[in-house]
Amino acid sequence: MKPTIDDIAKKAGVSKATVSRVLNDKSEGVSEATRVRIKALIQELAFQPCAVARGLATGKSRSVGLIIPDIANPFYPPLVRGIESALFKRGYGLFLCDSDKDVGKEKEHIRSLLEKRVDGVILSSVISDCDCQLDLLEERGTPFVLLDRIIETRKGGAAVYLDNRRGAKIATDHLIRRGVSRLLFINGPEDLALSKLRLLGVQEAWNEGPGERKPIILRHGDYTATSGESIVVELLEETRGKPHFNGIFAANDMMALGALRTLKKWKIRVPQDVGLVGFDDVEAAQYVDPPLTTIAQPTFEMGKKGAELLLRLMDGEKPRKRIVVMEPRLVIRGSTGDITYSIGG
Amino acid sequence: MKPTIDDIAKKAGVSKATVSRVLNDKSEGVSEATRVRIKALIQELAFQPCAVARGLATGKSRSVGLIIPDIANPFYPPLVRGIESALFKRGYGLFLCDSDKDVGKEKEHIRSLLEKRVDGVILSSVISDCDCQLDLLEERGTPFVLLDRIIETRKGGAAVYLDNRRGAKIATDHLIRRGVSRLLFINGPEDLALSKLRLLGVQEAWNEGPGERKPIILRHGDYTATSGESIVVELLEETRGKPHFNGIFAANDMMALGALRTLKKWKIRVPQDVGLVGFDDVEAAQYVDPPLTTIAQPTFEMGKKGAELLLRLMDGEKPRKRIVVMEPRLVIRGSTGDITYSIGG
DNA sequence: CTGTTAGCGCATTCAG
DNA sequence: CTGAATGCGCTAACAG
Repeated sequence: MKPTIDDIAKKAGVSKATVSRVLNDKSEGVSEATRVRIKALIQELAFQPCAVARGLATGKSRSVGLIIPDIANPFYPPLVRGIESALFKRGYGLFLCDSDKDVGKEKEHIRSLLEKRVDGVILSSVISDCDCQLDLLEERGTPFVLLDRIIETRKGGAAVYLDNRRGAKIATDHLIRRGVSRLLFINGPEDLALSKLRLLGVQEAWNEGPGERKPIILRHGDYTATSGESIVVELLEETRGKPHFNGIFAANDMMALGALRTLKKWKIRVPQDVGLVGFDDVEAAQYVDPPLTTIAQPTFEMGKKGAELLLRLMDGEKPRKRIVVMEPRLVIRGSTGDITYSIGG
Repeated sequence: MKPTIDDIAKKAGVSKATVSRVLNDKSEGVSEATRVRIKALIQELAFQPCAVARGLATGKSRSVGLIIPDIANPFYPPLVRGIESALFKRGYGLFLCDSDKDVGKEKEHIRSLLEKRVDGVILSSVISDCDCQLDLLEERGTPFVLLDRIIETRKGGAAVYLDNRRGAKIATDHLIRRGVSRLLFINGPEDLALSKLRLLGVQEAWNEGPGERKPIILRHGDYTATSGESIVVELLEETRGKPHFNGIFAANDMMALGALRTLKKWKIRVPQDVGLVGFDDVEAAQYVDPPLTTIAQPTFEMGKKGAELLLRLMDGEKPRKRIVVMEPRLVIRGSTGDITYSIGG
């Protein structure tokens, strides 16, 4: 077996308390001479303090849990990266939990993380009103940060999310500027708080912008390319292939890509016949034809900020800004082309 | 604070040894009556055994570490998902470590995981001869599985990887069948064992196939789209925009997408002028224009198999099959079209 | 500056 | 079938 703190203490001819002191870099309480001697011994024997024993003694595990709905969704990897890098810098480990978009699994994961005595949790919940999950965390007194989720009912909750309403508004404004007068808005699941905010943004732009426009055609997808496809197919079939819209805004890129694929299949030109805007700016967006105009989220930054906020909370700080709102950015590409549609056409 | 095993024991009027027994489902040693009583109490008080204390007592942390070069690389998410799901089923936690393609960080991560006393490690190393990292693990006696990496020098190492040679051969065979006579092979970094195997596969196909072919043009990229771009740009500039190749095989999809983008920019038609095959089958591959023909890897399965192999090792088994080789699959899409090129053209 | 003494919360002997 | 005792490896008072 590997050496323990006792081995070091014996070899150095001191008590383990002293070794513990140099291990934890306690500035006072150890003479320079013994400190050096002990450090050398630690080096020599390649001694690694057991984090488990440490955790039991201190009540801190120096690890945090992250729960996300689906790591295979291209939105999350940069987020995870941001989190991991911030945590790693501070010496924290990251437990990754994939809830598979299943509230039940999500709860199980929280339970399991609590058992593991993580010092904090970052949660990107599947549903918006994740109250019962949060209750578990609060009972334990485990700090947590909500990521990419609006915190509605909680009083003092911490969260990092994008200004989704503004993102939706920017996207819609852009389409309006391009002359889109009949908009298909493919929103996310209806019950998500996020979806409601985006709808507000779309409506705001649509009602306030200059010019004349038909009522918005609103549909709900589930963030998969397939759902984007089937929504557009259904609409096109209803009108025998002649689209009753000349602009589409999809709540994420995957649905936009699905829509794009369908449009091409039906020989509807993008952007000439229909302008298309997505949301997220996933990697694929720049490689499709035409490249997809989209609303970029600073995902890496969001992850980083979320982790930093959590670190603060775990340090016992009471940061005044417990809600961090990130700004969306419009990335204009070919799918809204240089074309301006005839207004009211 | 949360209840401990002592609280349960006292309330139940038994010793904590008994509680421990029902906690661990020891079949013998507890009467059905007390067992039921204790279980009820556990439920009632929402008692969760502390995994940290458990770990210290048993020497097992019920967690494993995963080290990958870059979670933002679309190749990894499905892999991680496969790993996580297999581990979760067995009640293991997963520490995610992103080495950022940096050998130094990779070693740090291993050290840190060892401190955390993980029961096992899954490593997708940045470099091929990761001997010193593995030494650390072997010293500790921590089981590990190499993922997507060939294990060359180790005697009894465990690993899961794709038959890369075969994948490269299949891709090249396909291009040959399409009539490609002058091949540009954009390989990965030259020093990777993986790259060597792929080169072997390409050469095998190229030399053994029917018909006549020019020597392979070999270049090395770093798996980024940008590197794919610049390699093709350089080649095209050399020959004033007239490509001296009519087929490209890239060692991953990102480089293939970079190549595709460049070809389009130079008005070279895919697949009519140049056929293009990638590797990995990332999500974007099916959405680009033309959709990318590519070699699919069963990444989710690889992750799953890797985790299962590790679980076996951690259980103390000595599985005879410590090397799992997965089969590549050719996915034919538009980038190698229905076109057959004129041979020797 | 340093050693001694207690736990942290649980599993695991060994007696009873 | 059950309880008391011991230790996992380390930190944290408290003495000296």
